[in-house]
Amino acid sequence: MPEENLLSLNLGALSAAERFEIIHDEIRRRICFLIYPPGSPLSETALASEFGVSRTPIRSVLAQLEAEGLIETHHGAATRVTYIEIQTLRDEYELRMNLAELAGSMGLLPATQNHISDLEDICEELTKFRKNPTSLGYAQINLRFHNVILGRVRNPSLRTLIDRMYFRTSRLWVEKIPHVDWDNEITNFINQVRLMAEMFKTNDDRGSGILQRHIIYTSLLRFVDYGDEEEVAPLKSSYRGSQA
Amino acid sequence: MPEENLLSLNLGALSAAERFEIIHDEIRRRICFLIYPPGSPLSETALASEFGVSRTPIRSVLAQLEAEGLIETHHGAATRVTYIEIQTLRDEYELRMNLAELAGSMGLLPATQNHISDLEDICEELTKFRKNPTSLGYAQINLRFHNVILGRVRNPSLRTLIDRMYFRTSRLWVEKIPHVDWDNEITNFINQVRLMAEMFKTNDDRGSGILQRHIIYTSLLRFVDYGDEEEVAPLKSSYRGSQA
DNA sequence: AGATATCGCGTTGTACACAAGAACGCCAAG
DNA sequence: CTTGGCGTTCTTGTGTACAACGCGATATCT
Repeated sequence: MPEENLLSLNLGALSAAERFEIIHDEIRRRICFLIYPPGSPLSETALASEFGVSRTPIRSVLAQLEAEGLIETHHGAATRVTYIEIQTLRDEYELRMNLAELAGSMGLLPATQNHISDLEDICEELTKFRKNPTSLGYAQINLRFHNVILGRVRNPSLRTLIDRMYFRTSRLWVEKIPHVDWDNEITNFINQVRLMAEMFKTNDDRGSGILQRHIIYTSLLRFVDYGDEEEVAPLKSSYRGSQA
Repeated sequence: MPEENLLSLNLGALSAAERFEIIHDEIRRRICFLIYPPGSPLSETALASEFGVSRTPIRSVLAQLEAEGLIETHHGAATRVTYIEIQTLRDEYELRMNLAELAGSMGLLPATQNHISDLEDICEELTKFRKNPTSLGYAQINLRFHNVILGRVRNPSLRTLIDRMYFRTSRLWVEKIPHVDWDNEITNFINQVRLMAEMFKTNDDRGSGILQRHIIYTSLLRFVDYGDEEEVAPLKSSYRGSQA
């Protein structure tokens, strides 16, 4: 259990901000990976005792997560992980797609060897992953890919926005994964990652952005194909790049 | 003093979330209008007694404002309103410009008569304002204009992002205003608002977005013309609209 | 039996006392 | 006079008890 590690780490003379970040990221991770699925209750006292702190810092973390739209608190009633309506989901995916393209258009940080080998690692892991695919494992790989992309976004504020939006929506398709054709899914993803690596090598920023836009679109399609709603109008492409 | 009103309102049986929003918006307003200029200290106990609550809800508001990038807290040292470096400022303006254009491209809510008369009100106020211009008054009118534009952004998440980014940067040019040629400034702004009203009437969403992008660019120019840094490279236009 | 009121329990929000930490002033040494 | 160390005093972070509130079970009335 990773909780024990966290507990001991927290006691180990960390600053308040570091503790906050660790607890925040851990709870966010659990929400993202559906360890806390939508609608499940979060007890402040339980989290407090688990992380070895009082309710106060936990409450501060939960307030932040509420501001990020991941949980909802009601006085007297339990704090719960948020659901999201299909319309909101489409809106947020549309925005994520446009932000991805925008990030490419505004210019990326130069691709380093680290970035490229990270992508190759992901490809390799995906290949091994094919033999024993799980929802959680796939979500973890997806997060790794997201972080690699995120690391190249030049504009700091945009980087934060893209990260926030990722966590607002990413947790939702994880529960759709059981209905997905694994072989097809993994093959597509590998191809996309390989293409992204090529674009990294050639520093094609706008191309990377447009590809990332398409990858997010692919993610959205899971809801269209297998989702609760059968009919989803294709999102119009808001921007068409026309510069060199 | 508006503080007295707030105090009595707070006691008046409001829910926790409402109190939070009132206090948050009030402190944010003071930061935005330079009542709390960058670098000035914020005392939790002072704010607590002013709003008639304990430190706990104040701390929750300040944590939110810190997440929004408006203040900085350090253990032991005073909480202070953040400064912003010129490079960060340029990055955030560039992002704001692109988000404005994006909002138009993604489609606006239909313009109502309310929107248009709001803009006409702003024009009228600007005309009267010409006789006795003040930094605070101009900042207030600018905020009103921002809110009118914001009200037409269709995508809820994008609306929130644009609002956040506005408050991150808007407070900074207010202190530059004393060096501005008022007559020229107001004339330009009136023309821009009138043109925006025309675009509202004809429901030219993309046009509105591009105009808003230009308005933000105009705001950025204040730093270039009168700012600390004499040389600022013109921001490249990331997107060029090419659709109908 | 069904519906409704009421009480108990658990939860979140608030207030306050205390701990941890940093800035400022003071004092002494060089 | 300058400078370095130190302590006071203020700040923010934490823990804890209590208040406000919602939900569910239970009992009672129709």
